[in-house]
Amino acid sequence: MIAATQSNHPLATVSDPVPAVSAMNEARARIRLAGLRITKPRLAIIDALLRRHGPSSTEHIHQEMGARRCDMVTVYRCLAAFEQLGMVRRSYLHNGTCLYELTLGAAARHYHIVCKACGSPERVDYLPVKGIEQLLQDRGYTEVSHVVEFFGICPKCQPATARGVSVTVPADLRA
Amino acid sequence: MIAATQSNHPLATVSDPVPAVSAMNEARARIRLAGLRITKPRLAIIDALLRRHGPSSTEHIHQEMGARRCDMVTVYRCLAAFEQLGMVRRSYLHNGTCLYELTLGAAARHYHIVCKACGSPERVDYLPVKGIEQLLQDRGYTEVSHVVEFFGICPKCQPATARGVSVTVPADLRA
DNA sequence: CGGTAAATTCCAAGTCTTGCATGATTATCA
DNA sequence: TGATAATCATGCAAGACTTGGAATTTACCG
Ligand SMILES: [Mn+2]
Ligand SMILES: [Mn+2]
Ligand SMILES: [Zn+2]
Ligand SMILES: [Zn+2]
Repeated sequence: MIAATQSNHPLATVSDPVPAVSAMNEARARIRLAGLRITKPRLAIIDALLRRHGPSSTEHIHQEMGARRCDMVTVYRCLAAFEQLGMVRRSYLHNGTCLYELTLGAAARHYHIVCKACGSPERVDYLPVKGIEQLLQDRGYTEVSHVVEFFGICPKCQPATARGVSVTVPADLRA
Repeated sequence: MIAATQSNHPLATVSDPVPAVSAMNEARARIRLAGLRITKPRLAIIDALLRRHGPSSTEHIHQEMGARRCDMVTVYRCLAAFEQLGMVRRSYLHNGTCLYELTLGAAARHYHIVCKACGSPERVDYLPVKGIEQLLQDRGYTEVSHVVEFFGICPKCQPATARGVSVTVPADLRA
């Protein structure tokens, strides 16, 4: 999609449970297992994702790479490769751009609601799509996957005049 | 998103139940009701969507407009306006580009599975997301909406060697 | 039939994707 | 282990898709 542009969304990110160094080892193992190569950009990208703790834009990942920064094209291609390996999942912003999130460890599958105003993602635990993919395979489809995404205006972004009392966001939900 | 490019997906489209002329009247009514203006490009775009009977790319819509063709930018903006009015809904291809589909009449909400290879969309009747939006509103979100999209390789696009017998696509499912 | 606000057009910038040549990583073998 | 070759990954450049702004045109209301 894609080119939903000119949108520098400030992305709020919250804490993440993954141990860190073991996550890195798992990532390396998965890459090797798929017959892919361990390269400096790939390690740097995974490292950046680990440090960012949550859905991140390519722009932010690129910045987080610091001195180990590589070409943007490489970021896109690595993320696409990681997605195929199931190491990364993406959320879609309302304008079509994407955020990328590591899915290492035994993290439960979950979805997100993304604010249409500020772009910040919040976790949504909701697993209703199971079984549908099997149904589609019965229809003759292969390599079936799916995307579920919620959009809305988050409490912080709502005009203060609209509702006197703003609902506080449950902080125990990590994006 | 997106700029997933260089992909001229041949889009299979199937039959559509909407009466045609009444759909056009409903469209005009909805536009006026929203305080928007009835313009030649908007009518031509709706007409094109009606003739195409299903999820269509901006490229195809533009071509279908024939002599009444307008600037591509106008196509994008009209579709965005229609989407906000709830007259149009979009499907996302796996590469991030979009298909646009009219939602007039009492058409039931449904989703699509889009082939990652040829981009053809097929209808998926599946309504599990009800209630979740309400839950998110309770969290403090407003203007809540969602996207559900399935991806896969359709039977036609699978390497003939893989499976000797190819499953025929149920033709009674309109995209 | 004007007057006013909105929509369209043209232009340009930003984002994402793809092709091709170059460079790096891994497997193989001495 | 150390060198070589095959293969994959990266960077650069070109192209496609989408969005924003300013000026012009159009629709709608008296
Ligand atoms: Mn998450
Ligand atoms: Mn449909
Ligand atoms: Zn927000
Ligand atoms: Zn296909």
